Amino acid sequence: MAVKKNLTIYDIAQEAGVSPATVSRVLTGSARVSKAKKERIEALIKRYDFKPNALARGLSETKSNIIGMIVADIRNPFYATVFLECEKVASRYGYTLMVCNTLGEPELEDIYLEKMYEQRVDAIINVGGRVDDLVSNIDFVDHVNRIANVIPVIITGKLDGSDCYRVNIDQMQAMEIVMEYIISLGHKDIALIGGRDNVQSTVDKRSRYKQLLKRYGINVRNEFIVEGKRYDDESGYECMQKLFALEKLPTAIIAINDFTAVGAMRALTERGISVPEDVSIVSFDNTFIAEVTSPKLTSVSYSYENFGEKIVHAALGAIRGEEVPRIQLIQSELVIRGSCAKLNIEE
Amino acid sequence: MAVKKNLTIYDIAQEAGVSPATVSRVLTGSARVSKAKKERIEALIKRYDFKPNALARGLSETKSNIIGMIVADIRNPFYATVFLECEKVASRYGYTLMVCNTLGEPELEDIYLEKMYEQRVDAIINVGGRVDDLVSNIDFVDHVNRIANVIPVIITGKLDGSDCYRVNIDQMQAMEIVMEYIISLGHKDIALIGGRDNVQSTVDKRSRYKQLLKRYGINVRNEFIVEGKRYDDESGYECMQKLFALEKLPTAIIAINDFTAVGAMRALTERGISVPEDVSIVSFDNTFIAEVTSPKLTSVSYSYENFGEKIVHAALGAIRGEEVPRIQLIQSELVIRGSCAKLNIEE
DNA sequence: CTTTCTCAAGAAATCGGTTTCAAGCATATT
DNA sequence: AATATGCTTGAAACCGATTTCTTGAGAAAG
Repeated sequence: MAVKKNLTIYDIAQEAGVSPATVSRVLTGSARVSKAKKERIEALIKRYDFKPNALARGLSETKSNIIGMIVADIRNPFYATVFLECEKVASRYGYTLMVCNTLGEPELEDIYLEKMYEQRVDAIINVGGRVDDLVSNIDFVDHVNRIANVIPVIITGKLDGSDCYRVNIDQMQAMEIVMEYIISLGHKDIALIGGRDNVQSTVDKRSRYKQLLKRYGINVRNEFIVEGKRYDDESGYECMQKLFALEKLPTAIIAINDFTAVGAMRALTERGISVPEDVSIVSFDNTFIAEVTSPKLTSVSYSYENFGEKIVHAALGAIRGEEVPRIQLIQSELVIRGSCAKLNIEE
Repeated sequence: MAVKKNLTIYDIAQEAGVSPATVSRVLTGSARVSKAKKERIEALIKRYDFKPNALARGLSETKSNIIGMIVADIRNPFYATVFLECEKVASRYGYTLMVCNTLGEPELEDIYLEKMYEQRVDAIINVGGRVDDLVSNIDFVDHVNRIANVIPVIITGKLDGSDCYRVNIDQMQAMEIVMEYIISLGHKDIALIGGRDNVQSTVDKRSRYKQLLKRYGINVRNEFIVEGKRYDDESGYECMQKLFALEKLPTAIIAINDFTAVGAMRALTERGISVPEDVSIVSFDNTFIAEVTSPKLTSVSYSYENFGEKIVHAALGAIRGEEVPRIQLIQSELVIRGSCAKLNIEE
């Protein structure tokens, strides 16, 4: 019953009394095979639970049916969700994903890029390596381009001068819906905490934040823009300490992501400041983190499904040699939960 | 500068004026090559940034250097962390991981198992598919065994009757340190919330929980053992509703995992019951979720590093045909944060 | 009844590596 | 000087599929 030996199409062919080529034809459906032989072969395939060796097939077709994915840290629910959505789409088309975590280390990212090329993956999706880094050096762009020359590379960042396909979140639009919501609640003292200067998405958000304040006739106060060291809850906590040092606290806080918001909330709770009664807080990414705080977090949601869909379709299109748009933007919407409130009139 | 064509060892060989065999020898280091030729070949490899085709190599060596990993849902930080740790170890040995999410769907798990076999992965790590399911049917065990006959399969569950290598968390010991801690704080009314009847790890925890209560001369109260529908925060929230229905609330709550604990905490906060002053709460897994609650959660930590290490080493050992222990247990330790307090004497 | 067309199916080349086998050359041994 | 020993190296087989090319049988056409 149990099959020990690794069967090949030669074994199947022999037992069916046909040539390996005929077995291959049945397997791929690439050409007609007489009904009798086809049935005989299919029966054997089923009986022995035969699966063609993907390495051999890949070598022959110069195609691995694997898509490589590089993320910063899969423990971060943002990346995990993007990955999951990509997997859903990819597997629908017969592709499997190979994942690597850079953990923010540039050397690892280089190594994994090489490894994926070596594995002859059919496409590489780079989410959150250095693809959104404003100071990423030319060497990296060169490296990526050398690979993008041979294998389609899809990135979710900017990476000036690269030959990659881009699927980006429209940070401007995302910030817009946040600001409009907060301002509609009557807030004027609005802080923007977290995020780093050299990250494109953060820079984009800050820039729109300032623009929108101006549009609504609100003064931009630089002390309300607090940079965070990382994108975790500790950073959020630290950012809040800087705000506490000011003589007057903002009435609303926009956090660069859910983690930062969580850290900020903890800092507030510790001081006995309650959310949303005293301070409103809103964030980006809408990961499940936003569900587990109390109150639950109002957060901007990118349609992850759509994100994964666009990314993988770009990859598949490029693999097939079709014309694929070089840049695609993902729109967001606000998921309103319990962390924001109308500003009290007492100011 | 940029290399468009896919180079092969034949190209390198030709340009170096040697045979492909010699290039291969340099590549694998499998045999001595004269210094002059070796240097010439290496120079060319570097110049053209040549990387041997892993598919061809894999076909020839009947070895893909890929390890397949099946998880339930990578968004769950428990799986994400296990995956990350496995990746760290695997990549140290030249392996890459291919990940698939079953999302709790048995059919997907079967499909992915097949796919991995087809890809000729060198080993399969199954974390949290049906491997810990007590009612998993015989078909599944058969399926796994058919594959385990050819490719080493490492599971983190029990799966009676399977030929897999097992690396398990010692649930008994984990529960022990939790109970000892809680009891040392003076608690006697201790609830155990969340988890499902058909999951081995949950059953193990419950069984030890009862044993330990008895050992400490505390009555087992069945209404304090609350089953959860899933392993998420909603389930934790729901479990708490059942406890609220009792006439007397327990003074300590053990949650089956961090998510469940978070849901429970939200339920408590809503009722104005404060943690840890009124109720202590402790959980399992020590994911980063435990860091983002206020107060931060006291949680049992499996050494994920050790876990990944043991899993991957089992895989590598089995691949090499070495003798590998069929079962290995992972010990836990308690990470004490702010969610538990000494029982007030007023009871 | 012969010629042409169609189509199933086998032989063999190919994908790009690794490895066995044997040859060839230089050095060591007696 | 003759034989034994040790290395480097190339030729060729092999891993397991796909695919092109070719053959041959049977059907259609004349």
